[in-house]
Formats: sequence, C-alpha cells, structure tokens
Amino acid sequence: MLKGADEAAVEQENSASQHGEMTSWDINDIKLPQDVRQIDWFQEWPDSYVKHIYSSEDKNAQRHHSSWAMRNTNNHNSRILKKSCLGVVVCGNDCSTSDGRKIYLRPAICDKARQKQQRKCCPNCNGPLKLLSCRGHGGYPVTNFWRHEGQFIFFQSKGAHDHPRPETKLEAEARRSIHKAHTAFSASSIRLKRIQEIESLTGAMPMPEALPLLLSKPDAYMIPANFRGHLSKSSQEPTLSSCSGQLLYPRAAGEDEGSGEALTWSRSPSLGRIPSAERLCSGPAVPCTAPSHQHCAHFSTQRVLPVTKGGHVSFRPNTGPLGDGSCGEKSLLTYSSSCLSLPPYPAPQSGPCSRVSGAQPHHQLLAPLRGSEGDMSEGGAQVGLNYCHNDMVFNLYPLR
DNA sequence: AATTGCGGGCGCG
DNA sequence: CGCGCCCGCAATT
Repeated sequence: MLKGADEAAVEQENSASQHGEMTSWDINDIKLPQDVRQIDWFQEWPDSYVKHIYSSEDKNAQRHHSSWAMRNTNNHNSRILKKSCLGVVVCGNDCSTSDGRKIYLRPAICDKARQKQQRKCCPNCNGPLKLLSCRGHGGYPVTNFWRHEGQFIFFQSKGAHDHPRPETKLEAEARRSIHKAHTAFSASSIRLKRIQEIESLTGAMPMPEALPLLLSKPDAYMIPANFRGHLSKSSQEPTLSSCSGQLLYPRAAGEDEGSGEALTWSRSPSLGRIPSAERLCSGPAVPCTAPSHQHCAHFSTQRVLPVTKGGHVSFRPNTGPLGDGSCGEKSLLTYSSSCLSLPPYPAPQSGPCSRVSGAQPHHQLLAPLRGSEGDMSEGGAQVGLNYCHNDMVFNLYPLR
C-alpha cells in the first residue's frame, strides 16, 4: 500500500485501540491490558501494523476472521493463534472485465484446494490464474495474531499487504454457488440453446463467475473506506460483521455513530471494493460504486465501554435483539432478512442500508448470511434470506 | 469439499 | 530461539 496512506492508516488504526490508554501492548506480552475501555468494531481488512481489541463476544473475532485470505500458521504457541496471508489470485493475462475491473480472486485456504484453484482458468478471459503472494512483511507474508484473554480478544497485524484485496469469503462463496448454479443449469438439455439465445440477445455475455466477483478496479483498494465499510458492514459481510454489534452500547451508538464515525471510516486503511453479493442483495450490481452510497456509511471502529469504578468493564450483554452471547441471532436475522429480502432498490439511499440503519444504530447488527444455512428456523427470515440467495443467483444476468 | 485450528517436524539465520 | 513453512489430523461447515 502507499506509504503516506499507510502511515495515516496506522495512525488511525492505532487511535482506534489506543485512544488515550493502551498503545503499548504487544501480542507477546505476558500480561495484556485489563483496563480496556474501548473495544473495537471488527475490522475486516486490517492492514499495516495495527492492533485491535475486540470483545470476546464478537463472533468474527472469535472465529479469527479476516477478509484477507489468511491461513493458519504453526507458531508452536497454543495461546497465540498466528495466521499468514496467502495473497491474491490474479489473472495471468492481466485481463480486465468489460467495465475495467481486475480479477482478484480469493486464494483457497486449504493447500490442496489452492493448488486445484490455480489449475483453473480466469473466469473472465479463461487465461491462466496466478497466485500473487503476499510479501508485505519483510518479504514474507503479512501475519495476524489472535489471542484470547478474558473478555477480550487481542489482535495484532504485522506487515502491510502489498497486493490488492481478494474477494471476501462471502464473495468467493457467492461466486462458487453461482458457478454451481450455472453449471447445473448448463447441464440441462435445454441450456445450450437458451444460452445462445440469450447471448444473441444481449450481445456479449460475461462468464457467470465474472459477475459477482471481481468488481475490483485496478485501483479498487483505494476507494474510500467508508464506502466499503458501510456496505460490507451492512448487508454483505454478515459473517464478518454480524454479531459485533451485540455489545453495542447506547453511548457508543449515539456518540460514535454520526459524522465522527464516518470520518473514522474514511480515514481507515480499509480500502477496497465492494463485496459483490452485497450488491446482489442491495440492488443493481453497479450502483455500489455510486457515490451516494457513501452516505450510508457510518460505522464505528470502536465501542466505548462503560467502565465502572475500578476500571472494570461492565459487559452487560446488551438488551434487545442482541442480548446474550448467543448473539441474538434470530432477532438479528430479522433485520438481516428485512434487508436481504428487500427488492433491489434503484435508489441506494433508501435501500437496505438506510433501512437497517434506521432500525438499528449500527449496521453490524445484521445477522450473518450463514444464518440462512444453519441456525435459522424462523420461517420469515428464512424466506427472506432465501430470497436473497435466489435473487443473487437468478438476477445476476439481468443486472449486467 | 473447504475451512479452521492444532501440533509435529524441518530448515534457516 | 524465532520464524516460515510443510505435513497430517480432526472437527466443523
């Protein structure tokens, strides 16, 4: 990443966790700070040498998620989980999609799957794929460290990614399922004719895989973060942002919410493109790049914890839909589904984002998409989520 | 079929 | 000793 931006990024990120008190801890310290007053909102794209303190209730933190493709690394230390970056898979021909975007696929985490992946072809031009390794940490991959300590999860990142962002996990999954759907479709006897018909009607027809995915422009990871942040925090990256909001405190919601938060995001090092599935759920594909979307963005990078006398953090599991550690997923899903089941609105501002933000102070209150796969039994929500999924699968072409 | 975490083991500086 | 990395295993998803 760029130097200047980098430094700003570091500064800003640090301020997220530091804010006066703890700047000084290192993941390897024997004792980590106990008097944490501010915990951070989950960061999907941690970059540079940043540290974050998450709530131990934060699902994404619990799962050690990242939108970077991080694989487990054995550091022979069971107390500190270490992961290293796999980089990004690009097109060997350096092709661009019709709208000028580059191919930035998410490297498979599993070695075997990754090897298989590299034998596949570019979804856009059918050329060879190439794995762009991460060398952002002294020539070696960026490393992330996770450590659970009491009611917090400490995160530390070492190195600055020297490559574009890959698809998020959800994007990759969405692409896979779309691909699957497509191949299934292709398998039917009618299909060839159909496709040809469609092609002749629409002119050039992109590979189905090319749709969701790679909407990254060459400079994609330079787009203002608030934009991305907003979107991913809202509808699309439920997996990553999902339950983070459960510990939301009124104060954080009220104060950190507004312009200040937006500012925080805009200065955030998180730069990137917009998760595709998000687009799929929130409206017509392209609009995500619409500037107006930025207004939807207001995410807090951190949460201010009510600290009781003695510096003890009262971790009252928030009331409301987010309640207990179980994440109040059902309720969340209600929001999620209301978001996801919305018909694609042409007007971004009135789309799922604002609707959701209207219902809840933070987009992170949204439930994980995965909820639709598993722990979901509420009919309504299920329907909503399925709707979304179907929407994704079947409305893709129209979107183009 | 992939992801995730764990841990043994090896080589390097 | 720290680090990067390979490998296989097991539990989940």
